[in-house]
Amino acid sequence: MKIATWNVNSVKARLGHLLDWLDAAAPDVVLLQETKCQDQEFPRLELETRGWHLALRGQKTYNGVAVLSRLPIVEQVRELAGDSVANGGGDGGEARYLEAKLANGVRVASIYVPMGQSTESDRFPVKLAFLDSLRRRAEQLLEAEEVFVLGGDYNVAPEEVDVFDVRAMDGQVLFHPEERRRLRRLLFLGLTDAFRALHPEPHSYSWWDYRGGAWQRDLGLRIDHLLLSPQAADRLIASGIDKGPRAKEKCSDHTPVWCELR
DNA sequence: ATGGTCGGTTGCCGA
Repeated sequence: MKIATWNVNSVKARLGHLLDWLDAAAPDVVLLQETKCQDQEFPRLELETRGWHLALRGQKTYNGVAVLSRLPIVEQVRELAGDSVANGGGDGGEARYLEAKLANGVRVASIYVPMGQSTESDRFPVKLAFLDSLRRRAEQLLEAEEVFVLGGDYNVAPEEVDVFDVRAMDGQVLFHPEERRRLRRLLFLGLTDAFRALHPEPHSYSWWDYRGGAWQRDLGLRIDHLLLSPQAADRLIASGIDKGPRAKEKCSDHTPVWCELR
């Protein structure tokens, strides 16, 4: 079972690239972030006619997460419990969290962690709180001893090897010690970073800024992650970052990260 | 040298 995460930066602007990549990579589950459209605007028909089951948690203009699955989706959790930003009551909060349980019992979540703007911004503590809420949800899920995958755009590069320039990124948002600490606390519950577990090599990125020729100069960060429960990690047989979509015209600034579970 | 480049029912804001 191949599970991927991809921040597409607008599903409508990226529909062609998405459909091409689904054909080429043949994943079983895709976790999308920054779909940037309300559920009624989502290109449902194009995907459903190709055999995808959908779970959607969109909003107008900003954020938006989705799960595409080859298997039917039997259960959804549309909010991150206890989080001030992702849980606005009903669908009033920011669309940043969506869990789906698949017909084979595998649970996945598509997660879009607040970027945080800058470490001095009011949005930075919101980011830290979201990561804390995520940890509490992971603690709950771990009790059930299920196969689950918490995938998405975490907007945090975990280690020095995950950034293009440690000195340039020192203390900056996406690599600040406080957010890295929050991500580490999540991992130390017993989750496995699917890419890093199988790829010790440094400087493998999942995001490159549109600006300043960052892609051409390979000035990237690894901020998109698939975190596996112990029961999922036991089944991990492959993982990777597919840089192909980032090289195209009119591309997202993120590229897909995937893993394969036996 | 706080620049630069995307997308959104846009004319700035968030990334």
